[in-house]
Amino acid sequence: MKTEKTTLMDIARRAGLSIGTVDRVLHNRGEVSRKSQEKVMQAIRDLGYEPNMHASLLSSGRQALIAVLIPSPASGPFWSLSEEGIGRAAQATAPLGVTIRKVDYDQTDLDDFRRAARQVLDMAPSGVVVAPMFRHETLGLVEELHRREIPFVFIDSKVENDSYLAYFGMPMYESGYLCGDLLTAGHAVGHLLIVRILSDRHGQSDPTASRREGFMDYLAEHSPGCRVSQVFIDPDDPAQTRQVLDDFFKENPEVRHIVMFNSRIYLIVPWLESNAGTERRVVGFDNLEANVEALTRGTVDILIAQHPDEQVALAVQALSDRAMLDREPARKDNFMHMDILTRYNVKYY
Amino acid sequence: MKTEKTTLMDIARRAGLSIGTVDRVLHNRGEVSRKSQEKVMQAIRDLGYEPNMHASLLSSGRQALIAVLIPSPASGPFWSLSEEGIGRAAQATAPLGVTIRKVDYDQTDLDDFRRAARQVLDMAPSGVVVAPMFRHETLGLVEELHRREIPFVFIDSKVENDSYLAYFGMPMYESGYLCGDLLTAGHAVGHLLIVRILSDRHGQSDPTASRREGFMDYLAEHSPGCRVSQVFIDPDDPAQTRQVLDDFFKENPEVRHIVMFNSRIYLIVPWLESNAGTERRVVGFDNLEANVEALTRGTVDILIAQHPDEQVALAVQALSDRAMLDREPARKDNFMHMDILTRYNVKYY
DNA sequence: ATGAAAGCGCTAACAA
DNA sequence: TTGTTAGCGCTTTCAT
Repeated sequence: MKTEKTTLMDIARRAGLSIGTVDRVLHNRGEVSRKSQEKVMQAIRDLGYEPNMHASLLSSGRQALIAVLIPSPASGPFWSLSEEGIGRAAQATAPLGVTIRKVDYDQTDLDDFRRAARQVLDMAPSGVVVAPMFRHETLGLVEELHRREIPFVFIDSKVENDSYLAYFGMPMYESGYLCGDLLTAGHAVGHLLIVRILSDRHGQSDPTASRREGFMDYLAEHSPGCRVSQVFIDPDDPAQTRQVLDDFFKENPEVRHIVMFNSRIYLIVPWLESNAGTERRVVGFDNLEANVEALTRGTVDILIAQHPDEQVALAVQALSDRAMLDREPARKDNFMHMDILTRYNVKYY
Repeated sequence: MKTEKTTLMDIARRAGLSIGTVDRVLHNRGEVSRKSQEKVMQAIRDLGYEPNMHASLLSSGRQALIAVLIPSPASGPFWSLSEEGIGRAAQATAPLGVTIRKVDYDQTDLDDFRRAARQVLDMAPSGVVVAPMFRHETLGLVEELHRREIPFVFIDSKVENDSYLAYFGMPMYESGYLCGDLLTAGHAVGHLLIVRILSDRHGQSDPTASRREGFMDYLAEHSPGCRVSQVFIDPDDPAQTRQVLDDFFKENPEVRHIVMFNSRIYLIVPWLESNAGTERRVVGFDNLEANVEALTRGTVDILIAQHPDEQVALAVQALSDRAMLDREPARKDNFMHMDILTRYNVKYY
């Protein structure tokens, strides 16, 4: 239909005004009479104007700085998976004029999070990606961001605050429900074991709580008589882990189904492998390298994973679109799909 | 480090030349003396020049036309899934100055493919996405594209020609192997049924052949004694389908495991639902709407899927990057991951 | 072989 | 309230 792109000039001519005025109404920064406003709007409608982003960006020299606030890879292997996503996002948005700066914190250290949050605020970014670990402090941060009109995006999980631009993460309750189905393979199970880590018991916020809930609900509905045992292991003490599992299975040798709701199923892999010979079904979460290795060897049967790298990438993209092109994300809450990994499809993940 | 972006002007000054010359060496289009060439290269290295894509694109007015050659949604529901991907890709690349034109063909009609291929060539695109159905004709097309130096990307499957820019698709053999594991759930199975469609038998090229091979190999390794039956149904004749299945299950009431290797598992869903009451395990491929509905109702247990929309989107992106930014794709062969869908995770797919 | 200069479409500062 | 104009960094044509 339209052969040549219509420009500001075309609109100005048709409206009988200058491009200055046209620009003013396009960015509605006032100083325009009601009448001119109308005329311009009409012309725009008539000609089907589409702004040229290259001209706009070149002229304005707009730049954006996006801060990514996530736990450091050192404080747990899960977050190292996001590194790649940050890299990809950086590459994709850099030519547009977007700089990405990662600020990480020790996910077990509240003070360190405070420091990181302050650092983020100090750099006055045009957008922030947050992976919340500490509920209260995160709330404080995002309220401040809201006050400063800096848009922010949650990944992985979110806190109770509605001013976020978008959220990308796994639906936790549902992932637990799915996990129930995969662990039992749809059959009734008499007795199963949930392995948890010690800090869960020490009152720290437990991000997997609603996942566990989904799991229990699945059991209640599909395997009502099932007995559920729990043991607590210390992630920093392999000997304790071994002992706890030894004790449990001496008492309950009939248990064949084992599950963990955090990303650390690899912690029990040494025990499983030195006590092989029993047919077991083991399900865990997240594609950490150690988990994937256990999956490949057949020690773990299924991993339920998401793409942490995709999450950051999408989050950054959303902020970049907002900052550079004034585009709002299509959806606020983006539940990423849950991927089921077995030894046979993990290779291409 | 670098505070202000360095521009052509900076380079020109440092090299003691004009920006005209600098531009000439940047795009190595000759007409530059050896000596100037060196000086410019040196200056570029010294200053760490990064071209400004906005200025470049604005000035050159570069446009790209990308043709997407895929089977029409009408000739089978699978391809309607890609529509959305085309839409997304269009939206993402349009602001860059990229136009996407879909050219579809009846996947059962060789002449129609020929027509479509000619149409694509006639529009002299800057890049082509091809989903090959007819091996020989596709080869002809891509050889011509190669001759005309038009880059092309394969999706879904590829033909024997090495000049493609990239490929995005599912690893077929592996998907069959995975399917074996999911159907048997790791247990030995005595007798199972493969449902195929009639045209498979009529010598048409069968894109699922290597998937079937992967499946059979899984069985050979993990369930060696298993008896495998096949029936052939006519996709256009529900009565025939019903009859064939009735006959088979009258003869073999003990069969509990059913699989189809193409995307049409929905064809046998009516029969399954009117013959419910038996505990069965049913596995199929691809997230067609009808398949997903059957999955949700529990008639089908598992679907192995890919994201056809993602495939086109990535393919278009690769061509757009190439045409507009002279960027080569990171990898030539991109095997997409195989997604395992159950009723519990399909909702977020 | 090299330089000069006119845009590309838009933004923003300044004049009127 | 409106119009004019000088760039933004690069491409491309035309002189030299």
